[in-house]
Amino acid sequence: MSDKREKILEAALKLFTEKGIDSTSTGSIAKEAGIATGTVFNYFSNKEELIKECFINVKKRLREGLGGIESDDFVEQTKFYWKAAIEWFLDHTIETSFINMYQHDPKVNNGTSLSVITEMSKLIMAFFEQARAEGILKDFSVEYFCLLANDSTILAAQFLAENPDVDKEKFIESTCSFFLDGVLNK
Amino acid sequence: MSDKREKILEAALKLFTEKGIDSTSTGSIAKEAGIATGTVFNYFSNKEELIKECFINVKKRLREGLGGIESDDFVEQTKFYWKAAIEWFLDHTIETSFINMYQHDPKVNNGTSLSVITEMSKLIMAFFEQARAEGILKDFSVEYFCLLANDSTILAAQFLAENPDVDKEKFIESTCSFFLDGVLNK
DNA sequence: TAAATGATTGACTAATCAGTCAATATATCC
DNA sequence: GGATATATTGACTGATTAGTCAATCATTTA
Repeated sequence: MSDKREKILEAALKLFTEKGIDSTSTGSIAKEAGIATGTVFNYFSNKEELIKECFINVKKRLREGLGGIESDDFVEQTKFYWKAAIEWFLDHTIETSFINMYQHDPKVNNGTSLSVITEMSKLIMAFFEQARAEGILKDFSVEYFCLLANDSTILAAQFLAENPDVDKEKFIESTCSFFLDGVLNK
Repeated sequence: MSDKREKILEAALKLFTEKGIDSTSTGSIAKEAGIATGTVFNYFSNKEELIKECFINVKKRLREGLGGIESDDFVEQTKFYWKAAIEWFLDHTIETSFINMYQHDPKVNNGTSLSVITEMSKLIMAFFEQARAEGILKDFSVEYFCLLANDSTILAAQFLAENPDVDKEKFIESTCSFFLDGVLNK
């Protein structure tokens, strides 16, 4: 019954990344989802909310895709996260493209999106925080390290997607090493 | 006479970053520039071309802001570029925001933007290429290093803008060190 | 000064948009 | 099976859009 909500979100995600958020009409979303225009507004009170819910939905799936903590060792765990993130981005190019778009949209109310972003970031941030407390990490803003890790993995995934001849496993390992060499103490 | 073209580009840049590219009407751009709607189409054949020219204009200014080569030493020159880039991003938040928006817009024809991007990238890329040939850099994709440098400096500038209490000079130096520690051989 | 060329204007058009709502279809309950 | 409740529909509205064009204004030339 209410898989219509999912259908709408799926259709919206697809069209948003194809045509841009503003240029995607609610009518075209309804058509793509195989329902009537009005039905969209039964599930979402307006277009803005639909966009926001779409983002929240994608972020939730990303968090699930990253998995939990698998190792006590900071370096090992970072390598694990690094690989999981890049592979999720590669396997979910539409979602990744939408995340990029949404986060760079000036109309986005940061207050609404932060609650979801930080829910994920909190885990990663605590992970980095602990490493710094143990003296493993350079004495620097943990928040910046998180942002850098996030940006670098998305960049690496984009690079891999555009250069399919590159050895994926080696590339992931190398980019992770660059990051670790940069942030590890000594 | 033809400073009208500049006025239009300036008005467009401002409104694009405030409201988003698609949500900015050509009428509002004309109003902001203090001219009539029709005049916009005397200088640009359509909205798409106006957007493209806006991006080309901003990219040109960024390249000019970075300056030339000041030192033979790779580390010194990287530090110089790093600082110049971050300071340009900080001093040109609107331009930076627009670059981010434009580059993540799915409707953008990458073929058109690449000619401008690579014109700048060529210089930087040759700079990295030489360093790798000299054995200073890790043996890895120079293109990735360029992209990483670009992303990292934008990220650092965004972080500085959002955290005004941070010591700017120290922060710039540190982030550059993270990058150098990551990419330098040994 | 008068004619010619070019720049500027803004009302206008045809198309598209988000969101509404009365009518219709489907599901639930007794 | 009949009655009530809920979900879905799509034609419709008022607002907005990119782009046009005949008329006006400014500048240059002869």
